[in-house]
Amino acid sequence: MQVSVLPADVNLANCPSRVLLDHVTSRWGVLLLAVLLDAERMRFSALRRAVGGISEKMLAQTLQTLERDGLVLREARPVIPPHVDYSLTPLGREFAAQVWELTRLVERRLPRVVEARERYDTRNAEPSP
Amino acid sequence: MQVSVLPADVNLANCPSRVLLDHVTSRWGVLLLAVLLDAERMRFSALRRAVGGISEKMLAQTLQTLERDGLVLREARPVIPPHVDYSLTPLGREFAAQVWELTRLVERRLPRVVEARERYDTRNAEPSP
DNA sequence: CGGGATCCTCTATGATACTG
DNA sequence: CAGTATCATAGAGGATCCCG
Repeated sequence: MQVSVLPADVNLANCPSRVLLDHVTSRWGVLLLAVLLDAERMRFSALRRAVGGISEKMLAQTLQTLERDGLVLREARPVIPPHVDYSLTPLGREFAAQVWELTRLVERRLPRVVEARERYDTRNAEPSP
Repeated sequence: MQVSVLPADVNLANCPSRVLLDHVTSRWGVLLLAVLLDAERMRFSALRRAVGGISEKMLAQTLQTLERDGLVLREARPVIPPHVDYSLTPLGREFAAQVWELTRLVERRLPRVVEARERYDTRNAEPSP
């Protein structure tokens, strides 16, 4: 997550907006936002089960990134064993909703994309030897 | 227990929807869709200049991925030197528009995110030794 | 239970050179 | 001009162990 200040890197790919976009569209960011949008609040291990396949490291790391960006609220209750709740901030809900719209479009159009891929693969198939 | 709103195959990070989502939100995919949404049609080298900082390899690779998904139309005119035009398909325009909406939200809320980061970093600053 | 610290693997991306 | 092929590398992500 490096923010370059080099003049040579003045391109669209490394601007601050792009970094934030990467956070909310990252492999696990998308899924965490979706789960939290639906669930209001959830504990660490519940999130892990809900997302499925995410490692503890990536869950902690992604949650920290989203918390730092102000999209996720972390509430730790000082009890033993620890109890930590995660939820979306109002700002986070805005992003989650927008990402969710994109996700829905993806699902809605997936059949057409699959067809397109089949046509592409057929057209570009290796000529029979 | 499954989260109700989420279709079953969205819970996995490697489901087909997720692959398509990765394509349209990839580092260069977002930028190419944005540029093509604005330009209608563009040549390979024009795209390279418009995006800025992308290597030939990644440009070719990303364009091929989007073409295979049916989002980008590639038209090669058999002349010398080669002349190839890229444009969005109607399907591609749907995705580009949706991704663009997300990009606009990111830019609109970036100041708040930056503030949130500063608050986070201040709060979590190392205590003076 | 909710992480941190380490180590390690693999993938995305870049640099460079070549070609029809 | 519009790519392809090859090699190299940073960093994302996973596995494992540990701790309050």
